[in-house]
Amino acid sequence: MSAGLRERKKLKTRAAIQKEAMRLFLDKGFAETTIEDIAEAVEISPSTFFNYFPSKEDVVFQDELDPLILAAFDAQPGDVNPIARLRAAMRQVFTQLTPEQERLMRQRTQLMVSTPELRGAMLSQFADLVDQVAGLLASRTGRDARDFALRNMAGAVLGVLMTMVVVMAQDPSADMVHLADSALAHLEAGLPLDWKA
Amino acid sequence: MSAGLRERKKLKTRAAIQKEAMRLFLDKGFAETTIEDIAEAVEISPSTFFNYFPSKEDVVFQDELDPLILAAFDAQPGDVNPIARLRAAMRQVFTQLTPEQERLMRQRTQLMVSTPELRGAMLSQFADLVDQVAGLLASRTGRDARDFALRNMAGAVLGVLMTMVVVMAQDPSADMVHLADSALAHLEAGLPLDWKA
DNA sequence: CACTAAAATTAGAGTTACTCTATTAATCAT
DNA sequence: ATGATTAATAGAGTAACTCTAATTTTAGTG
Repeated sequence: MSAGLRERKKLKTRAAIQKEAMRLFLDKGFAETTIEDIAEAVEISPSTFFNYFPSKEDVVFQDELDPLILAAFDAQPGDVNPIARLRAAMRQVFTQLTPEQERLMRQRTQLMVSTPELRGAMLSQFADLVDQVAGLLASRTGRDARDFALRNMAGAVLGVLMTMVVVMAQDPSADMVHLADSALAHLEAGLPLDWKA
Repeated sequence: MSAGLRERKKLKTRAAIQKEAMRLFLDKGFAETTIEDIAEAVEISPSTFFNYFPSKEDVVFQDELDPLILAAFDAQPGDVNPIARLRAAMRQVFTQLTPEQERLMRQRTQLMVSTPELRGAMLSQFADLVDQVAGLLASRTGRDARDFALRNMAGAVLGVLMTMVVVMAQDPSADMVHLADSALAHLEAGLPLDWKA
């Protein structure tokens, strides 16, 4: 038994909320969609919504990609340069996305970038990511996770990746794998201003 | 006549709101301070508060530093590396602050770092600053502001500055000016892992 | 199957940040 | 002084939460 009925129902409800909410956000806009709208669409009470997500923003942000990338990063072999390692990890994860996952990801980034309230939340999440990336870098290099150089490097990496997300949101036809790869390569090369993407 | 009575009164009211609000935020906490509390302390109506600041967060964030940094950035001489130039601009502005300005900035930093709601807003502010810097740089070098290398570099700068804030959150006694300078210096040096801040 | 413990759902009331509109009061130019 | 701007305010409304207390649904046990 893959976890009781309760757990399965909860997962289904959670997924339904996320799906209907995204549909409404993209359709009517984030601010114009109320919790009541979402609750009605999912056929739950507004109270229940807050049992699953602490805030409206969290519906957009909770995704499963970050853990995947972090895991892939950790699984890379050898003493490779951290940036190169991250590059490999991202390539691995992105090329394995289902069309459905990729579509959802594009929708999310588009929403985040075009909605001020979400932009703030995205940047907040950034703090956590820096921690996680720095933590992984630390365990690999045998350093303290609070090491200044490590954290700073993690920050720069996430900075260029976030910028890439913004670029992607403005040009949905762009190849994300290639963009991410280019961004990290450029960073690795020391950010020269004369650079051919 | 340095602008009529009206203007002077407005400036005074604005300053009073900011002062009383900061006092209350530091005293009781950001979330625990209501608009009504602030209005009462300044002896204005809650409606008036929103005539001066569009949101509670803006009271903390509206400062005059960004224009100064941009101007200093623009005034830097020669063909210096953009990161070095930004670094110089920030250092120049920060070291020329009046004691009053510096105290306020420290209070702000402390608040931002200890208040989750404000962190997101602060990072947004950084993003805007870097965006502006990238734009300025673009017009200087005759490049498109959407130039890949330019944007990527702006992203890296944003990333290390935001990381600095995270570091500060864990060590509130740290010197923010020095941390920002170190972060940019490290980035400029190509993010070597063996680096002594 | 019946019964109970645990957990999920819900209703409802309350708080607060904000918005909008309309009214009153203060300042300015003449 | 007076009429025109502009600022301050009251008041009503919305929506995102929060908290509490009930009610329903599922799980486990005899």
